[in-house]
Amino acid sequence: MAKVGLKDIAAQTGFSIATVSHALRNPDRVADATRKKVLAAAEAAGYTPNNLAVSLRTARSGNIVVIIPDIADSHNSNIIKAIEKVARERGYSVLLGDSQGSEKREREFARMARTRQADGVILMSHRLPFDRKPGEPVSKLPPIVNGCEYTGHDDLPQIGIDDYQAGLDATRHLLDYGHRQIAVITGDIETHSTRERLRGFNDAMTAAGVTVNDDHVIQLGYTLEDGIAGAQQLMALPSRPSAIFCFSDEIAFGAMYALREMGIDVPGDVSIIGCDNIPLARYFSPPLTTIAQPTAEIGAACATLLLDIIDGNPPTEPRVVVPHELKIRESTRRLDASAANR
Amino acid sequence: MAKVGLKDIAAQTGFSIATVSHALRNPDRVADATRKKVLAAAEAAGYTPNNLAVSLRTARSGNIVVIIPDIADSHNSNIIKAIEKVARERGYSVLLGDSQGSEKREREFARMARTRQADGVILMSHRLPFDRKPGEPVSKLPPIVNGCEYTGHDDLPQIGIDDYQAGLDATRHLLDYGHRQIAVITGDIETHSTRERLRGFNDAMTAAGVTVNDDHVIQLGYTLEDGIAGAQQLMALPSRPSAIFCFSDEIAFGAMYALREMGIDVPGDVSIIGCDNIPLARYFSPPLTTIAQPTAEIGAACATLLLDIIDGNPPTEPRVVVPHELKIRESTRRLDASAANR
DNA sequence: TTGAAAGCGCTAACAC
DNA sequence: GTGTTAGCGCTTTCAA
Repeated sequence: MAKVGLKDIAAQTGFSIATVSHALRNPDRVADATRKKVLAAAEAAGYTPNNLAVSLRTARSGNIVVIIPDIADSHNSNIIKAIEKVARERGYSVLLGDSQGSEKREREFARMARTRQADGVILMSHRLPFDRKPGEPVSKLPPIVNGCEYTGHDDLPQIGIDDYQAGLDATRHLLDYGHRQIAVITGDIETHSTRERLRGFNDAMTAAGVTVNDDHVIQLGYTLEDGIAGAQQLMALPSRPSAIFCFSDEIAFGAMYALREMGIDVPGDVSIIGCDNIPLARYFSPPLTTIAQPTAEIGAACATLLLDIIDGNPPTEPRVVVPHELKIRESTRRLDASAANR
Repeated sequence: MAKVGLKDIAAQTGFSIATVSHALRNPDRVADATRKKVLAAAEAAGYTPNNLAVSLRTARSGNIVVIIPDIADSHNSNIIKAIEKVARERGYSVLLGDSQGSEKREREFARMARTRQADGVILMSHRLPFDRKPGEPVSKLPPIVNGCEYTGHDDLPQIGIDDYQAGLDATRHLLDYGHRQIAVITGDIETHSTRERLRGFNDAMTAAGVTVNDDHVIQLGYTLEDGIAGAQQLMALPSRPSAIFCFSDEIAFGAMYALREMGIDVPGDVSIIGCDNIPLARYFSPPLTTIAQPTAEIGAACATLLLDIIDGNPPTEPRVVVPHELKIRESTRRLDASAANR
């Protein structure tokens, strides 16, 4: 790996560094013969530009960071995949920042945007990873797009489903099926999406004239383990729910596992609905009824928006709402008229 | 984001750029009072170094690329998580390269090491992502470590389980349980790991005096969909297997799904064993018997090795074998003496 | 059409 | 202990 630079191939061809640079970047600005000679020499010498130098000079790194709470969650990794695709098409690389929910790490990653290692950040978390002075305009911030979550900054571009409506839809499905004792296992209650879904849940229940049992609202995290814990807690209650709305598919998987371990049948005894529609949801046993989030669309929109901002084309409308969809599968069951306690 | 540089804070404090730089990096080389003044000014001005410039100057980017065939596979994402952790501890960031199996993209990502955007690469694929001249020593190559797979270059540092032994162990478990009609659904047969596991399978069968039915060796990919296709193919056979060794847990999940759809019970009618032990394996229904790979250890070893190489400490022994472990759960069943056709 | 020269922001000899 | 200086490898006016 003898590092060959512009200088070397300039020496070899007898042209100046400037001309070589032009031949490589602005082919039209040099004579045909020159370009050919330069290209041939560069090829032969195995020249690759030092992108660091290019970036320093052009003040563009060609990287974007995506800050994500957990890359091992397949909902997230599918979004990343979509981001990666769009970024690549537009000549950018993605720097992965798995924050594991730590604000400290989120901030560390966000710093890359300030230190010019990245041109912008896609934030899949609910808090801004740097301080924003009151009244500071978005344009002063590093290019940033907020995916799936909401930071409380209305002027930041934000992409996601309508979580309130999703909460409403999931709950209505359960209500439709005759359930009245409905529990929820929420995700991190600090997040806007969780709160919105919960609000949707409550509103749907109220609208149906059903009072929510306080014990039936379990606030934990988004993981499978949380689902296990939540389900155990719920089943230990004197008034067991007949249906559980889980705020992620992972939670739902955990709940179904726990229920199975306890000898409780899904959906025979308890119906389960998830949220996300991760790829495995339809292949689980039983196949999981869930609210589908269009991950490909979300990822693509995040990347497109961010790259547009970087290119100096901020969106006119900061908020992009992508459609969710109720996928009815086999983990929810219509209650018999006899069993329904209306 | 007025970009404040060393220059600015030098102007503010009245010191030279060099002194400011020293105060920030080599605190010992400047007077106490100076350092304090500089630090305060830097803090106040919100100074962040331009890492591009630092990298250009120091010829170290602080990034490593990890080239991975599919980030949405949780086996892989768990490895990434571990890599990320170690990298971060040692002051590196990880650039994610999801190649989706495309050699072209693998090469594009590997180029980052040449263009100095990254200091090294962790390769989770089975082919070298750049050309290596015959006889070219490893030291001439960009720092690279090969995880889980094998490129055919013996001198490249390589981390992974003993795939042959894993194939042997999985098959023996099935044999132990009285199965004789054992099928396999392999991963990508181009990969060394797949071939080794298959070799282990064949050897175990031969050693047990069982001849492998050619129709029982299905060569597909590592995905869940491949598992579905494989199981369908197998069950359409006149001589159905009583057990299937799937080369990934995803394949196993697919196979179990397909079997369930066909009304075939696992493990009642057919036993299934997977490979990887992804987090969901134990929570699936039925919980999946599988060969566990220590992803945390693999990821950590990959990162540690690579970073050591970058730091100029190449390993003495290129190959690191991490232990795998058979996890017996409920997807495999001991055949009754009556049912066993020995 | 080509080249000289001025930096991008920073580090690291080396001199003061 | 602090400042001067010379670049890292490249792009980009501007002049020839």
